[in-house]
Amino acid sequence: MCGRYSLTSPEEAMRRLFDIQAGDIGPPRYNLAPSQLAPVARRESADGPVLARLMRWGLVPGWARDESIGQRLINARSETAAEKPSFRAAFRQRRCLVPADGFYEWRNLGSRKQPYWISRPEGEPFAMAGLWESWRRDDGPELLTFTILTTEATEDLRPIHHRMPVILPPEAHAAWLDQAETPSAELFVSGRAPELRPRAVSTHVNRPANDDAECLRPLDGEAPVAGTQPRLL
DNA sequence: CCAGACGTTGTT
DNA sequence: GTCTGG
DNA sequence: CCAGACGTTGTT
DNA sequence: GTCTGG
Repeated sequence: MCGRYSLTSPEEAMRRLFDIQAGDIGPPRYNLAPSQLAPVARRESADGPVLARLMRWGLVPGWARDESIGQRLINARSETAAEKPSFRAAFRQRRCLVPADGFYEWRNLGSRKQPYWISRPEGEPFAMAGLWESWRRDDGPELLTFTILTTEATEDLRPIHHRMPVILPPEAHAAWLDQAETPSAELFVSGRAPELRPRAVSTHVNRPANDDAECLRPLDGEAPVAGTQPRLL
């Protein structure tokens, strides 16, 4: 699945990859956790520009009576999201790209859990497939939320975990964002994802308050990955 | 008809 | 064990 | 996803 | 909102 990720790439690289024309990307993040604000990229109209917007991780469906359901809707199974009451409206009308440059998975070793940071070999950013929603109670403020689609893990990652986020190669971004077309199930096949490499990291990442570069540091003394350096201020 | 759920993950 | 908060 | 709380009373 | 269960 995907319950924690990183987003530390230079802002310019992200704007280029996602064709983001405007909007807030926020600061670099090493340890993005559910319930927090994160940037997502989406079109507001069919032929409009791609805009970035900070939204809360954990989707709150339009019909929800209160926002607490979002705590549990941080992922949506790509195999069933088109039909599920919680996701189908967003699946039809509100698809988005969730920028990341790595995600975390915990390998269950019985007596302990070993976290891994999974990223591109050179640390390039990539797009996770997401859905977003706008929710409000009565005359309350608008709450924007999103969820990340999951799929079966690739063979490479299977030893760590059997699910992973749907990662869209650049040539699939437009198809996913085009709400006029029904997205093809082909998009969700993890085999289409760009090459990913898991690196064991310390349990420093376990604590959401630890939002720093230590989260990404390989345990085995491997050299830091190029391209993942924090953005210059 | 109304009431109540609506989800994922992992583990058993 | 289970829920909430991050 | 993991971490951390999980309760009441009365008093300040 | 929409579907399922009673």
